[in-house]
Amino acid sequence: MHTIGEFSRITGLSVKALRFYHEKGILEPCSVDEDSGYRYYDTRSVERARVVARLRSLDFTVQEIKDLLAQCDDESGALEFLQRRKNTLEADIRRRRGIVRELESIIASEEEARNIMRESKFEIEEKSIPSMLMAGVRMRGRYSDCGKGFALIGRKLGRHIGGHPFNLYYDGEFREEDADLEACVPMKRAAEAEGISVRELPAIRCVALVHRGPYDTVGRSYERVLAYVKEKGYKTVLPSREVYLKGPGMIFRGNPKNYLTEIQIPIE
Amino acid sequence: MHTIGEFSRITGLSVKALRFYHEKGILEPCSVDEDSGYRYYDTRSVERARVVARLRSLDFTVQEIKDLLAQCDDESGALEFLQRRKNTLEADIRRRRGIVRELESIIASEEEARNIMRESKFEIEEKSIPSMLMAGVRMRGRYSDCGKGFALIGRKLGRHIGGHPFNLYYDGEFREEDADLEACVPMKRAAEAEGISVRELPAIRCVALVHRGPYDTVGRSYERVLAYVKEKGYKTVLPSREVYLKGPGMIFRGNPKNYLTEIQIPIE
DNA sequence: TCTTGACTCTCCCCCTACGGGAGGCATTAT
DNA sequence: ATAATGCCTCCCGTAGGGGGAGAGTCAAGA
Repeated sequence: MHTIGEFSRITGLSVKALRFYHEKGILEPCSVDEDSGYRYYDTRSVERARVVARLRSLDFTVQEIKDLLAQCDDESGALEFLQRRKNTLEADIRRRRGIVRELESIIASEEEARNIMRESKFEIEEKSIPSMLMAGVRMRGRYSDCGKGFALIGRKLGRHIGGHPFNLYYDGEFREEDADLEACVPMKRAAEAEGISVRELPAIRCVALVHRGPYDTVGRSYERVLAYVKEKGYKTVLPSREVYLKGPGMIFRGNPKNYLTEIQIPIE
Repeated sequence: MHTIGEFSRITGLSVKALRFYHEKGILEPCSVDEDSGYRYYDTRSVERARVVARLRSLDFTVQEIKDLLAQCDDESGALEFLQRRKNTLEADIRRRRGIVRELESIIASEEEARNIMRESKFEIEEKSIPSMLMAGVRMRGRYSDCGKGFALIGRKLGRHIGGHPFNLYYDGEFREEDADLEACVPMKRAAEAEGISVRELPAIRCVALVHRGPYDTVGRSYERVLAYVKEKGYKTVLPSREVYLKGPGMIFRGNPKNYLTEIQIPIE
């Protein structure tokens, strides 16, 4: 016969936990003094306490332990309980892994934006863009409508996205109202979805400039790029591209002053 | 200005949750009617609500969200919060994966025991045991002392165990008191630890019998095996082996009537 | 026998992130 | 005027105990 304190030291379970297990009926003392209310534990209870502690360490709930102990007295009978516990744990792990992946992608994109900020000189440059696999939703309307296209791609092909979203502009000049544009996203793998064109976008040579600030000031950067193109005497090719290196984040809308948009005007 | 119900429908957060977030100070209505206590939400609050919902879906606690919103207004500032969250999630996943692995090993060993029960005919057979890598603790004493040896191996090399524990008996005859025995466990990989001998155990040809029941009745099965050996005129070789196919489980002690022990008497 | 110190008892509040419900006003539609 | 919603606050519940208050108990020393 041990008092609760002794039994606690023997089993490694806290006194509070022992009282709690008594209340829940999964680990009863062998006798309780009627006058004092003192709990007394038998040495034989140590075995059961070990089992309870073990099951708790395997993350069984107290209710599960109760059910399990009521029905089983060896592992063979508890097999399906163990299996169920394993399944719920695995579901839990999958959920958390999904969150971790989201966090990783947020962190990675943020760090990439920092790199761009540090490395980009925000000056006009000529460069080559390799061909890439992309998914696009072509539409007519105003610039702000492209969000719907990105949303559609995200919903249908979100798993395969592999890069910054961008727009293709098929109009020769800027149109506020009835622009012919395509909301696009680079893809890691080919996939199909209704209303979305998945295809290889050809490589180009282009004049590019990273614009920093809100979208409605992007016109100024276009002027600079077009002036450069004219000065150099290049001939431009459609469609032109606008890559959203950093826009509203996945959590915060962020400060538009820090948005980064790369204008790419293809040349022959 | 929206009432709480409208705002709930807009944001997808429950009315209860909105009141809770108000109380916790992470999402305050833009005005509260002094008389009626009605909360009124601005359209601008939708953005903040979206952020809160997003952070909750990433499993941030309300307190973390509060700290995060107090310090950051874009993802760049929140990077270390995200990183911390990711780290705790990963620790969580590791813990659960450890539990899943434990459960898997319990389930696997239990299913294996079932297979043995189903397939073994509990008759004497002659068979070959291939060589195996093992860890052993040699000792003198009584049979029941071998538990200490298994415990030591489990503590030091638990990760590398790959099979049923067994004993090697170096005495020609049965000794209750001062037996020369070695508590052994098959190993998946070589490893070292003080007081443990890790080595390759040679292959043998042996006469074997699976004994079912508590250890203290194992003598009867020995009699049968030795009678068989004598009848066949085999010459035995030391050490003999006793493999604990099923003993006290990792959770329950189990019913000794179902314990399975294989006696292996090596022959020349 | 008395005291003292170490234990133990029950009871209550605390934690998360809300959900459920009771009882009581406010607003709006008929 | 009345009924139907909608909203308010307040209270209780969750899982597994931790922390502590106030009171009773046990064993040993003086």
